[in-house]
Amino acid sequence: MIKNSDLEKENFNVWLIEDNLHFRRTINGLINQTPGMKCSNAFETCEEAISVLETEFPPQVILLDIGLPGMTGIEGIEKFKMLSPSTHILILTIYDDNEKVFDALCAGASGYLLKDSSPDKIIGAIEEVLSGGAPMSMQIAHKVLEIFSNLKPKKNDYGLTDRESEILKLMVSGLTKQLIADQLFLSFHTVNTHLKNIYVKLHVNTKSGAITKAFKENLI
Amino acid sequence: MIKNSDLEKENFNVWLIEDNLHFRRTINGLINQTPGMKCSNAFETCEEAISVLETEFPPQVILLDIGLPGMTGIEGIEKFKMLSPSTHILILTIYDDNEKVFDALCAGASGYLLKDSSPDKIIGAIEEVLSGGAPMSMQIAHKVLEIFSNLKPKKNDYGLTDRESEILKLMVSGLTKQLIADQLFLSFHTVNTHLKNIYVKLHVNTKSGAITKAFKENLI
DNA sequence: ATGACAATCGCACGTTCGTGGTATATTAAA
DNA sequence: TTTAATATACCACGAACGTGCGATTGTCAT
Repeated sequence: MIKNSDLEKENFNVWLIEDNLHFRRTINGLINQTPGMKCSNAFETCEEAISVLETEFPPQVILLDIGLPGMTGIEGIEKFKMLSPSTHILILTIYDDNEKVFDALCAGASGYLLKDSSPDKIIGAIEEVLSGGAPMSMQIAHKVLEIFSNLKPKKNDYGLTDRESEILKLMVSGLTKQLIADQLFLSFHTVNTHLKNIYVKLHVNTKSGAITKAFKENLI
Repeated sequence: MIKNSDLEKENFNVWLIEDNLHFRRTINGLINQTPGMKCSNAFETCEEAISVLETEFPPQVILLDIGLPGMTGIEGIEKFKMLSPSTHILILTIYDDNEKVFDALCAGASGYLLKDSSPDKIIGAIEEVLSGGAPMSMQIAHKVLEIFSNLKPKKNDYGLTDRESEILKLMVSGLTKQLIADQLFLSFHTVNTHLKNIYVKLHVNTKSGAITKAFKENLI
């Protein structure tokens, strides 16, 4: 292996995965024009990149599109992260919908840029990611916070009493009516009554339904 | 009300809540030196700001510290967002632990800066937030993505088959064994057998247990 | 071709659950 | 003081569940 020769030292290596030929060439050129950076590989699909990853050293950064033929970028992130956890993956795509953003970041992307970003921004983002940051386009950062604020849903209030909430928790934790009764030093019948009331308030009619609702609406 | 007089037009109004006198004066001066911005109020506590909010127009932006006497900044965010949903809240604090960041962003903050940010960064962040962005210090953005990638826990693999996962989903959605059978055009007995196998694989022995596990471990 | 696995189907028995009632004591609000 | 809400307790019956035993079929890799 004479891969990392003198010529390459201090050069950060970037791979590019992008199915659009024109865009691929543009970015490729952009990176190679930047001192200290090198785009050693540019692929059309994740599959190609993965096969090369078996024989070559992984790059510091992968610039990754999402809308790709075959394996999507999202799926790709997971593969790359498994094969080379230290490689930073920077999404560069046109998609700005919540789901794609959410999935990409959950999968382990280190940044998310939209394709309308200026060349400066793109190079700046690569540098930022290399120094431990998490570059995002303005709209994406905004979406991320939006996702966050929806994450903690305003506890839907079904008017459960304290006792009922307490029993719901124990129910979620997997206890039977009898065991809940034992735990709270109550009669089985009392727990039974509480459960009936909980079901009415949550509009369900099974333990399972109550548990599902408890999780979906953060009642736990 | 002659509040928004000619003098103020095109001036964005910023409030500052910060208990450290020195820092408060510094930031106050910084904002007022910036053309197009005005820091009309600087408070030591959220409580003071809230009381003033009852008589004055809310600002476009509130620069908010977290470590405050009395009501914490996190609690403050919720109050402010209730009283004036359109006001952007920009956290400016020394705290960079996951919990504070998570809570602040969940509560509806529009950005999160650390106090070691340069004056330029702070002013730039205010501008960014006003134009719909979500400014974050580099470390914070990184933490945010970190939180994201922990959000979707690596699907613990209990070796459920496709059929079993499918049935688990229906179970979570609240169906009884018989209804699951109907849905999938299977015999009741088949579903029963699948459930038995699911229970073994998930190490549970009730529907409720399976559902709880499905939620907690993201098997859905 | 043998074995491992997945998916399908069957029965029986005991346990737990869901639901229809009823009832009492305490507390807080009207 | 009456009313409403909460927490407590009891019973009975049918429905649903959990589990122990089977079984047949197809697929796929060794």
